[in-house]
Amino acid sequence: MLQVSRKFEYGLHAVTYLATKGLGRVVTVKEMADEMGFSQEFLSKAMQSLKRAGIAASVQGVKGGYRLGKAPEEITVADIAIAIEGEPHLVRCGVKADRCEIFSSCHHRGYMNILQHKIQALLDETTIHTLLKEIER
Amino acid sequence: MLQVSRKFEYGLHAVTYLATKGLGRVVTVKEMADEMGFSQEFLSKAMQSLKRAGIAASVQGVKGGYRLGKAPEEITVADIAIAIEGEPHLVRCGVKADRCEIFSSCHHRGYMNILQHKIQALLDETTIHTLLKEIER
DNA sequence: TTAAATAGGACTATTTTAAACCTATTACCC
DNA sequence: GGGTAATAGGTTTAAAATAGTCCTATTTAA
Repeated sequence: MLQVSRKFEYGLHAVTYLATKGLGRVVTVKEMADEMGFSQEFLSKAMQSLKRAGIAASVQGVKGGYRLGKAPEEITVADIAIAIEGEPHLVRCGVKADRCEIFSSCHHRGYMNILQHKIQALLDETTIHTLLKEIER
Repeated sequence: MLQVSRKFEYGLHAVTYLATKGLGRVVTVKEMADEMGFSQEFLSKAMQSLKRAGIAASVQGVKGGYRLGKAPEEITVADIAIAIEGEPHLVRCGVKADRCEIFSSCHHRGYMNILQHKIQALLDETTIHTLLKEIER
């Protein structure tokens, strides 16, 4: 419970990599995967998700690769999480047709939703910029 | 990512059930499972976890069942989560021998740990008592 | 002594996550 | 133009986690 996925971890590492070692150039998935010891194919999926969300930008073809699509100040951890994992749902209730047996009488949905928004707010208050500053120290 | 398990949901429902409809008596798993439409066997596992944590108390034998093991003011959502899911680990790093390829040079562990503690604090600040008060409104 | 309950180990099924595979497309460079 | 190194993305497979079932033992009221 309450654990982030590896894909998210890969994505977060990739973003900080681009923000520190990818300045003024594009970086290949191969370079990042080698450097960080990740699966190249799998990291590639994460990069594609980040690209679709505008967090990364890509250049195709030989000499291609990725760079950040926004300034580190404008990318939050929440952005990365949503890009890779989709909108968060702490509980299943109410997602599409998924309502449990006691949906109508359920007492917790309200609380769980508030909780989810608070967690989301935590992820939202850290940008890559502030994350990197903390690391420097 | 970041979704609670059904076992936790079952457990939370069971605890609020005991706190509202289980006053001055013991409640069987069968009653709760029927009332809430859950699997009796599975809810039973959750109750056993809650019992081991002291959140619920049990009476064995015919006429047996469960009641709360503490006052609703003394049970937090975090207590229930830990009883059922064990200690939370937002990331896998450092749990037992599980260190990823870049453990020694990893930049995020510190941040993720802080994040985890903040989430934990959110779960810790809601007791069953306050949860029920919110529901009443 | 029977029956209704919890206790808990072992197993199975389902779902999710992680990873690999494969083909297409893009664009640099010779 | 052809070869090659890269992203793009769909499909499939493998592994792990979750959810649920099954079975047996123990407890205790009647």
